[in-house]
Amino acid sequence: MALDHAILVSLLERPGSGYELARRFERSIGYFWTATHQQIYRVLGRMVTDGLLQVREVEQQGRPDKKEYSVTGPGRAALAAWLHKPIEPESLRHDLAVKIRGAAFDDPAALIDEVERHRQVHRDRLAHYLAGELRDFTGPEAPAPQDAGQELQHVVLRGGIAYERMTIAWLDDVLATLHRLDAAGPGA
Amino acid sequence: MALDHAILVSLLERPGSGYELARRFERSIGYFWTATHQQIYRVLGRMVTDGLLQVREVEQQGRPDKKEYSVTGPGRAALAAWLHKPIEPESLRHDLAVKIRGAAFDDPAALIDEVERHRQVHRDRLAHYLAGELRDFTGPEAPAPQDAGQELQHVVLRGGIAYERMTIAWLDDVLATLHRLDAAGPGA
DNA sequence: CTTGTCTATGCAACGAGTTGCATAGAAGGA
DNA sequence: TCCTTCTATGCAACTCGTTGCATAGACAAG
Repeated sequence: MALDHAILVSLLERPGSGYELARRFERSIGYFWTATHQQIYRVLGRMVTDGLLQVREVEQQGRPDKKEYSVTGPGRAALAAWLHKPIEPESLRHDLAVKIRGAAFDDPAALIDEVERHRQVHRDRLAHYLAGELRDFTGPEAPAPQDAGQELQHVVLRGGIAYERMTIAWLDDVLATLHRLDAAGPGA
Repeated sequence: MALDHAILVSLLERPGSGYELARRFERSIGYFWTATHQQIYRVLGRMVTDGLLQVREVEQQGRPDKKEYSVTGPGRAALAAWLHKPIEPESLRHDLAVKIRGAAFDDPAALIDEVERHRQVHRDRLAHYLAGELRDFTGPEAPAPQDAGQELQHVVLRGGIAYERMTIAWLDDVLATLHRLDAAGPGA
């Protein structure tokens, strides 16, 4: 149930509505977690029922009213309890790797376009992360590092950057391999 | 439904029982996909019903009999269809990153043990992958590269190795950050 | 001869996550 | 005026994945 905890962290960093959370999950939190708005709304409701969050109706001009969620004492305690409990190291689930091994039973060259498309997506993500790093952490306009939260957000972002760089390099390796197999002759 | 396709690829590489598949998913296939035996048995049953797989009862000595699954023509066709259909690039789901950002609202130093434990797991995985690479691909006993399947398995393994190396380096970065925050003073 | 371990298969219940659909206020453009 | 877009929330149905439990053959150790 890590979505609960991701929501707690995000709301501690800044209270917000379900809609705002959904947008954060497409951005900064999305570096390491994803969720659709439907899932977020459902979990928010359950967490309010469980007393981990509180809601406040906020009237807005120029747009529909919203419900602003924030973390309660018990919510904070639940997060702390989770932080102190060991978790299992992640296991990968990489569809593209399944495809690459599967290409042995089809035409490997047919995968080249797909792999190049994925590489482009990862290039875009890397550029997006680097722009965010410059804006929020390392650029001339960035605030001086003062609190732990900022340092920790930065180190997580560096993880996202490292992941994208590694992935791009690996996809280059994959492409080289596919081209080599293609040159060696289909069916060889 | 990528588990279906992972099973198709694994059974094309070598037919086997549900139990054997489960063990492969803890090993080589587990480099990029995971599944429990319960899930595997359920999916195997459905795939036989759908005509993608066929079963053969195999009597064994010294151990219980097993059901050996292999891929049918329609199964191969289903895999080919999936290979030619674009898939969405992966999104990360990294619990530990959630914890790291969450540490800002608790004691960052309390995370050090947890992060070190994860780093050790990734070191072990890396060692295991490197040993496998030496055994199957780059060592003196390894068979000479001849078919595409071998090359493709190798490039996927290189991806796993790159992922573990990147993760270990990032966790070192995380540890340095946590130690720095701890030295700067808790609550600072 | 009981206990434990490894091989081997499976059900039932639950929780997590996705997909499709539906509603509605506010703004801007055709 | 209608259409689209953005903000904002939510239900219903379904699939995917995990957890707990159960069974059973073969072997080895105590």
